[in-house]
Amino acid sequence: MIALLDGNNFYASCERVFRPSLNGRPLVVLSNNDGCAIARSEEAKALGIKMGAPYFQIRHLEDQAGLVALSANFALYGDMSDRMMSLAAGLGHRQEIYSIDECFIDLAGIPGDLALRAQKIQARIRQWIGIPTCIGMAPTKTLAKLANHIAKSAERKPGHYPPEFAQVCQWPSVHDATHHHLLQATPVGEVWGVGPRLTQQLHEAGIITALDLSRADPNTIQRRWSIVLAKTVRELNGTACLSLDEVPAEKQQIACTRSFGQTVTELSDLLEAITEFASRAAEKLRKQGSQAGQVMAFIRTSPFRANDKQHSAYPTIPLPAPTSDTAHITEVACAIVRHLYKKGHRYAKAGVMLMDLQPARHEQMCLALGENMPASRHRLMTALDNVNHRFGRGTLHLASAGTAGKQRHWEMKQARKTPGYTTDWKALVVCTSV
DNA sequence: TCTGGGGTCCTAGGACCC
DNA sequence: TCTGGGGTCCTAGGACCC
Repeated sequence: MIALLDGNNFYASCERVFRPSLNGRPLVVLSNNDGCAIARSEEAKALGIKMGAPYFQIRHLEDQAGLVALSANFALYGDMSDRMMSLAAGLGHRQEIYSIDECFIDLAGIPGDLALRAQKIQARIRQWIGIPTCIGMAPTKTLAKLANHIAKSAERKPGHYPPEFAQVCQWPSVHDATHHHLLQATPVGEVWGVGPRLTQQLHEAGIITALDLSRADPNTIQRRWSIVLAKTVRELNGTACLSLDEVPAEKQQIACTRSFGQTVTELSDLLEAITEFASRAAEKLRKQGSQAGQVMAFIRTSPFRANDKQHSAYPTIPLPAPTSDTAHITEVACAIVRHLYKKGHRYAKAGVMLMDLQPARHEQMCLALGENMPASRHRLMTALDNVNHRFGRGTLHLASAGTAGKQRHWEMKQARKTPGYTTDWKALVVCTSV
């Protein structure tokens, strides 16, 4: 048996923990640059705000319906996630942290009433962290996802699913008539791994509900679509094809890309931004203990500005030898951008991606023709990371990322960011009345 | 005026090898 | 007239996830 636990409307719920006045009000959390809604409270969903809705299209609801829109505070959400995950781990023996707000937990060998146990963990997370959660439990990951979906939907839309499945849904056994009913009541597009394109194709093939998909022949599905979808079919029938991964796999690529707060036309601004992105990417790379064999950098105009001249390109440059040296990676990324830059374009976004990642070897045997990263550079990078970890990101940086006092035209907008209540000493909540 | 940022896996087809 | 068979590796593109 596998459980899937996730935080309801996670980012919105995190904000509400520290501002209870937001309870009961329509609330959205915006993406970087305050661009679009990436989390919505139930009240915001009820207003018809879709996932990814551009802020400028929903802004009028602030006056009309009391909508509150906040800038994303990812440091806060990450910290709240850590706290939630450590409590969730108490549900079973092994935990896979699947995303910032979701984890799978292996319940094999756990005795007693699992639904009761899940309710206790849920109550503890609610009381200690302040986050409401839903838990689905089933024999496979795909069914656990589905059970979780039902736990959420049964709470939100009573009548569609049996009310006893609200918040905690333990998947009924295959022999139970409810099993059949739940699959039939679920549109195929709600199944994990079935996106908009597959939904359309499956509809054309007469597969409308999760029940239809579960009854399809996996071999036929594999021939017509893919092995991925065939596994989904088997998982819907209780045959586990996806394992629980306790240790997250090493990343195969590491990226840092951003839209600008306002469009940028000058090369100097682009180079500043690219320096910053390359430095961040290199920092993530070292944190994973890897080196990159290739660097990709890009700049692009906004496809939404129909009247602007459009330009974008994404070239990749192989490095003579793998490295995790910020200066080296930045140099390559800047060279790419100098080459790409065309005067007279309004650039809206840029980024750096590191690829062909491999484990860093500090004592590298020097047979390669290219120059390896010498030990002194490793020490320099370690010192850089230590200083920035202790005194805050950007304390030590390359001069080409811009100097103090110089205005960064490209910096992203975050007009409505809440304090780092749990991540910044100066922002700790202070109790003023005893 | 204003539209995010990160990832993964699979497949088909071409280049190349013996 | 008639021109093999079996591999591997790489890349681009498409689909999915949160």
